[in-house]
Amino acid sequence: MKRRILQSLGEAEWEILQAIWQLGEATVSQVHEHIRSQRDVAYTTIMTLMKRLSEKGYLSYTVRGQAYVYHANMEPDAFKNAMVSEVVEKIFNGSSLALAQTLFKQETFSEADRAEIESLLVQIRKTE
Amino acid sequence: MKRRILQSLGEAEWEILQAIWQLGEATVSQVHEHIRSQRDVAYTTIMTLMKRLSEKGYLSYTVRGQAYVYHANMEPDAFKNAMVSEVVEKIFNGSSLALAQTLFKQETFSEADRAEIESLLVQIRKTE
DNA sequence: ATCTTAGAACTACAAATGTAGTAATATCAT
DNA sequence: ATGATATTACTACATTTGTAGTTCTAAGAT
Repeated sequence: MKRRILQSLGEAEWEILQAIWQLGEATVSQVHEHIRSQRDVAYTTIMTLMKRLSEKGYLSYTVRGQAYVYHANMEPDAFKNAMVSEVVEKIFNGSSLALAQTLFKQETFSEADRAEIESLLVQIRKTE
Repeated sequence: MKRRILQSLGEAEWEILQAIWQLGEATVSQVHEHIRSQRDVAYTTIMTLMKRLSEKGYLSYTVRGQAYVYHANMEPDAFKNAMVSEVVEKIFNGSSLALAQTLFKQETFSEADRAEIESLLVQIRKTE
């Protein structure tokens, strides 16, 4: 059973990855502070999770003084692309059209959003 | 830590749910056969997973003769909607436009797909 | 030089998930 | 009725994830 991104990161791990993207780079302390503004969690919990994330290859760190400064190995966009691809594969049987249909039928879009999407479609047509 | 659909189902559990949607309704045997055409897995493994899925409320069963006939409690579409909503929330910070943008920049669409999406956009405009 | 302290390392444990063996039970054939 | 067969029930165990306590170590303070 090959695991992929969608399931290789738990909720709490994902929370940390997002925090680091927001902070640019961060120590355990900083991530702890950041997340504690949302919910209560122990310092060592964050430390364990960050260690695991670096073992899994999602984070790297450089030593600064006594502390480790962590940074993400993947840009948010690359990550989101991978996520979307996986959702298309896993949930929509490889059909990106099916995802688009579900998205448009369900989610609400403002007039501005709609215009934005149309212009994207036009661009796509041009590049093809 | 509240778990949602995206993570409340493991890969193997999801595999079974899909099998049951495809088969309409199915016994453990049938699901086992179906999945074994893809990969090797023990009968009892499938049974355990199906039992767990019914405990979690994703499946129900009716007794037919000696065997249980399982059926899904949720339609595929409802499930996909929930998934997409979660991806929008969790990955794209609630912005369905952001997901649409990622989708269009990354995935390839045929001319027919593009036309399909445009007609959807037109429909959306009308209903708003 | 010693004390304090910040931070990492190590250890622990419960729940969820993937996997599957063994025991119990019920049905069917003879 | 009895044995074979099908199917569920029960049990087990490794891995992953979320959570956090305890120990070790090194840097800074006095």
